Amino acid sequence: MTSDQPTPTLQDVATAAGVSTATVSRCLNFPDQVTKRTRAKVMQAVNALSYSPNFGARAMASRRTNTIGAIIPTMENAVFARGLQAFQDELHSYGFTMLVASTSYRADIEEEQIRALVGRGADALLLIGHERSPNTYRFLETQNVPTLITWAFDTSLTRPSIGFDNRKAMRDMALKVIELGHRNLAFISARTTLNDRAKARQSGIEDAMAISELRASDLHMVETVYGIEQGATAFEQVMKAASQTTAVFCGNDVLAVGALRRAREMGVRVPEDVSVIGFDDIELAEVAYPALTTVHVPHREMGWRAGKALAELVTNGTPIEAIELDANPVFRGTLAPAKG
Amino acid sequence: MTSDQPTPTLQDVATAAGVSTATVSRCLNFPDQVTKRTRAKVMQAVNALSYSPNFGARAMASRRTNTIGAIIPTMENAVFARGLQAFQDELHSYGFTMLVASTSYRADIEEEQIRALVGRGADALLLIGHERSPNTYRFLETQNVPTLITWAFDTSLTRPSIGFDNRKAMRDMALKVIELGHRNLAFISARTTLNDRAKARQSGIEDAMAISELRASDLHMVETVYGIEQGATAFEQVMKAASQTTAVFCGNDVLAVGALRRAREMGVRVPEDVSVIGFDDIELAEVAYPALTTVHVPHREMGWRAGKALAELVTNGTPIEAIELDANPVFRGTLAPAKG
DNA sequence: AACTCAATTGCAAGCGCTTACATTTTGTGG
DNA sequence: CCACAAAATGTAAGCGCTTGCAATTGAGTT
Repeated sequence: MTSDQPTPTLQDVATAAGVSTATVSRCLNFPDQVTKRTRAKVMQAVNALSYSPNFGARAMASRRTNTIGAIIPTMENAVFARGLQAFQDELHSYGFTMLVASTSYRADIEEEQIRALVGRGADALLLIGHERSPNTYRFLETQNVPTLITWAFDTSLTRPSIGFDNRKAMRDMALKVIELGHRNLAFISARTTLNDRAKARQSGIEDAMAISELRASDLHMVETVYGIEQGATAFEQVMKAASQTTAVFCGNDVLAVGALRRAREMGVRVPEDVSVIGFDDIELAEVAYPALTTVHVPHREMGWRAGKALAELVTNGTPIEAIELDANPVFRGTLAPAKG
Repeated sequence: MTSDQPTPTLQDVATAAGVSTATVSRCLNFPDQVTKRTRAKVMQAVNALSYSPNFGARAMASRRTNTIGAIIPTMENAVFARGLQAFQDELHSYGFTMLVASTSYRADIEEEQIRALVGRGADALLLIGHERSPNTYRFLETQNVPTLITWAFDTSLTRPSIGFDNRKAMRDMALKVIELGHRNLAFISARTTLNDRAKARQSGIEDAMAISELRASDLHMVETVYGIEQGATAFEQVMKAASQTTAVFCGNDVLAVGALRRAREMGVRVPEDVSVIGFDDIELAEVAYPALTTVHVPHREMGWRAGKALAELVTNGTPIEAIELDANPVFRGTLAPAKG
């Protein structure tokens, strides 16, 4: 499989074209610093050899990688996909390459991935959410890799973010739900350890309850890991442990879709008996039946703005400006006034 | 933002620990070639400096990157996500890192991404489907980067694949559909240019028609780009242009879900009036209403087997063994006997 | 034809790391 | 306590590329 002809190097091209390596390098990187004639010769050699520059060497010599890393919790569901695609497209238009890594929502893996991407020379990093170990932040500091946080927005922290206020968004949604007469609320949450978004969403519901003179402590919480099946199980738990519940909030659409499914299986009618509310507004939400009431997240805008900010930071040193975007409730079929 | 203390190098660690760079290198790569005492000293220096090795330099010096690239058409939908996650997990267990890039189903971008990943030193590549320009294959050849094809299976080609036979899978599905009395069939296909999967799926339906003594040329084809909305539009076109259609095959679940939605909007009942069939069996399929009849693809197994094969090829030189997996019809709510 | 001066090109020094090979240290048995 | 092999460490030569600086080239002038 592995033949022995070594892959061609700059040197090979130079020899083939009868010029120095410097000229080839310039021809590739700054074409107009080179005569038309030389350029032709060099390009011909490049093609003849199918030469492709060695990225590591280039990065090392030039101390620039034109690479920006993105570390997301998961690739499994489309949650981050749309935003990431927009991020990548924007970066691409600036001539940057995106490197993605996923962490399965685990802090240790995240740290490992951060190191991996930094070691690979990422000029900057895109991270999801603010909360992580001080150690990780210290590392980023000493390596002095600029980072941008997304999927959250919090100016009280030093690190810039381009995202939305999870707490406020969920509060707004919860207020609407309470307005519809719901008093017995439950919340199926994703794991909250080192996940500020999950915590913020919970706080949002509690805020709304407090405002509406309900006792925040009455919120029936179930914490579970990510997944449709887990959402289903959690829903069943909720209905068993707190059968008077009329509105089930879910930390994200995936859990909500699971809840929906189990409701159907259990003969619980949505939204007649119980309302179900998601968060994220991914494709799943629209396709589910009944279509899911959820909090719409501006995936694409978040993605491209983040891409733009990072690209400009790296190329021109333009400091990142924190941007708060809106995340608004979208009302679809799974929400109805409380019965009775 | 960018402070001026340069990031620490191997040399810095060596100095701090009072040893040579060679020792630090060995300590990091082959810990047991080094005294416990030295190791302690070095590790302490490493931590104190938050040192992280420069990947490019390492790759260049050792001619190994421990990186395997995967190039997929899109990250937007979960189509490739699950398989990719499994691929990544498997690679990770072998100590490899995965690099992903997406092409938006465009051949030119694919070629660009292949070059990018190869330039980054990917030890091997995972590609989707067999069909691509000879030029691309030539490049892979001269760079001598081993590649594995997935999401397809075809032993008639030289390049090894671990996947399933799209044509056969779709044929089996179509036979069942025809068996249920459907005679007027339509196919909403993804773009077929440089997409052997799409073509194979079409051929599969045609095979089934031929077997069942229908005229393959009667299959009403609509070709469109990827997306729920596009699926919806295509469905409408089909119903207008060939209103007697009773079964609409879709090239993938995303299109099918779009078709489903438009059917509802148009007042066409699924499956009473028209049956809808997808392909891929991604989460969307299960969540859709009615749940989608589709061809189940063994995402996870394909992913981990590919990961294993590539990892073993790179580490031990074990040649890749082509593996054909099964992709079977899954019958859910959107398929019913033809009416009348 | 001699002379500027700017545009091209070549030279060579690294970038941060690994790894043969050489050297030193350590541990062992006599 | 010494000789000697084995283990640990150090030395230094690159890996393939970029880039500051010097040398060369070739117009354009006088």
